[in-house]
Amino acid sequence: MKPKLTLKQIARELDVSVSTVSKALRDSVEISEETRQKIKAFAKLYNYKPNNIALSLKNRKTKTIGLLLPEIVHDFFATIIAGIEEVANKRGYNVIICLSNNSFDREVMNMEMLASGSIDGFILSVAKETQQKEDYHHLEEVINQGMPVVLVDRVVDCITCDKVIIDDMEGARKAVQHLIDNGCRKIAAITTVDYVSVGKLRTQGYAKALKENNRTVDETLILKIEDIDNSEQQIVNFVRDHDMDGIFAVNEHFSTSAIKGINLKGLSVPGDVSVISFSDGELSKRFIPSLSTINQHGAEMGRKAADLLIDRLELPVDDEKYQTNVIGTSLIVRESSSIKSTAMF
Amino acid sequence: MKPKLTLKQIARELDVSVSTVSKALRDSVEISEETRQKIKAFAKLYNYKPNNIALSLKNRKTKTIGLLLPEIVHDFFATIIAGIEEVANKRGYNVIICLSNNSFDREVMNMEMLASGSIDGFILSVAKETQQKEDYHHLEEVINQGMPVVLVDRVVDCITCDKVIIDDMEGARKAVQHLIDNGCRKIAAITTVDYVSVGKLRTQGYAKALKENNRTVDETLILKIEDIDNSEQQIVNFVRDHDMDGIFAVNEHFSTSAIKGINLKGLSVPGDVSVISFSDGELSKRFIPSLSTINQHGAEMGRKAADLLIDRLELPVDDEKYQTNVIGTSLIVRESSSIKSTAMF
DNA sequence: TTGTACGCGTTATCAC
DNA sequence: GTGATAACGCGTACAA
Repeated sequence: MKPKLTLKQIARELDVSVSTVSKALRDSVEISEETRQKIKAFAKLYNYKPNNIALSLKNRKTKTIGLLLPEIVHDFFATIIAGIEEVANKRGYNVIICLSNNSFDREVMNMEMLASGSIDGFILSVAKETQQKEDYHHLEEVINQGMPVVLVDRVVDCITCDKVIIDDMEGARKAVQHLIDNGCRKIAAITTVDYVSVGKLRTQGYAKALKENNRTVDETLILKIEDIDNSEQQIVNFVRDHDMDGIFAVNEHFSTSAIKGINLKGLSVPGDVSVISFSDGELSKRFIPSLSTINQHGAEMGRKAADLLIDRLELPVDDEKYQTNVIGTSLIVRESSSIKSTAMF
Repeated sequence: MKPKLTLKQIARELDVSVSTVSKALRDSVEISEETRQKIKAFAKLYNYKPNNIALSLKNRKTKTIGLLLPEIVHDFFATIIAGIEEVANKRGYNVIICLSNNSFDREVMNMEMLASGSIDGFILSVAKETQQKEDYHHLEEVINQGMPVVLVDRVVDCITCDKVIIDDMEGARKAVQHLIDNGCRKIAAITTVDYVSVGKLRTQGYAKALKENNRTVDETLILKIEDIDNSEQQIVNFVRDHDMDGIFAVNEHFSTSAIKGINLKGLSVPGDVSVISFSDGELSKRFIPSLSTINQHGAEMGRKAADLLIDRLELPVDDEKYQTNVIGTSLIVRESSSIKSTAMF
């Protein structure tokens, strides 16, 4: 076990000064060809690697991005991470991940921890509880400190910084329009409570599509879920108690619960009821029937967020203009919403 | 924008020396009550936080764990991360996550990067390509350097370090025994190529269960998948071309593809064919029919791995005894393998 | 061509 | 009770 080589040790070993070693390794012309070769050979032989921490301290840059997410066992967030990691790695950055578990306190704690020098900038998606409390002082603090922040997906309007979002309203509209095009007449929405920003927007998109087609919005056909853990029974009951031929759900989980409810009711998908949802994860592809979805392009969101952040970190302080990047969604039609009208002919 | 307070600035501001400030903030008795209060008040007011990087350099400890995984868009790994993060956070550690994407080169690169001072220890699950090449010099190097490593799930026998695994063979045996108990007579296995350590072990467990019940192992009923991306068609064909009444799959994805194949064949699950698989993820719970599985307890594996690593980091170098922790699996019976014999009565 | 001195932010040690 | 100094590992401006 060799405890890690430093410049000082190389210097001592080769009987030169530390700075000579440093310069030689960085190919400085100040150093004679001979000593340079000797030092480089030695360094290579013993596999010298400069200490990142020392470099961070010296350069006042950690080359590390802090990522703070509400959860991770969720294809969408996992995809975002993969996207961020891809770009970060390519551009020479590491990624520290922290999970808030949707808790406000943990979000604040983690931010403080990371903000104390561990990272150069933040990418974060705010916790549900934070959105509910509407308390964003920890974000403001970090930003005031001069640390760049990029908000992803679950953003906060009143915070001024770069953002990467998808057009939730438009995505939802598109989904519901698809159901309408397929001949659905009574379309239900299974969504989240309004304080979840993306949930609210998707509910609005649902209403928008109906209005654009001169349909009335029937509030009894909108189910707003508070807690995903106990959502299944609620959804099954909701489906059982209401008449509908189309369902728009804000995520895959709600969709599958809805399909379960429909089956229990003795109806079938897509024969009797068409279903479409947000979040194109593994579940959608594998489910039988496979689920039609609105793809959120998580990887692209992640890549964009990382690029935005690193640009701001590395590019000269060109301007204070903050970007809000809207990543497009795409409609993916699968079995759960195949066209009704074809059955009629 | 206030650019981050340091001891030096506080010292200058309050007209005392840096060391006085440092001591005061750490409640040293050497400092008079008066100055101590004054300094602490000032620090609090301007929200002073010691710089982590400087502390890391001084203490030669980063309080950070490096986590290197083959992939992340996968419930099992996501669960492991959640478990690690939980413990790390509780014990005051951060987690840097890197993804190898199952590539040997990226694994080596990432390890070198992190090993250069960024972290105190590693938790890793080796890439598929690495297992194929059987080249583990990067692991040995890091370990020789004196950095603790904990291998998780996809471990390497010939490397000496702490490990957290599940008893893949026993889990598989249990799964197949369950099918046998349910009255299955022709049980197929859908698994991975043998160089994937866990795949091989599960295949062995499958064979073991059959032998224990005096069944012969029919090699034609074993499908070994190389590449998961193109697995669906292979599996569907396999199911179509062979007669079977039970299927053991090494992961959820293979299971769902198998069920698709069975349906296409005009048969039903579990009526005609029972199905069980490894990995109790979201897919298993939501699928219709819900999938019977062998739960791998990813969160527990993560927690255990983190505890092992941090113990080794913090506890006195008690011994060089390395632990291999075996996390138990549990059989979760759901719809896809409900008992056949009941249907007979 | 090489070496010395300094600073990044912190703490421990020792002198005052 | 307070402050100066050294050290963690590195890079660089400046001196030799």
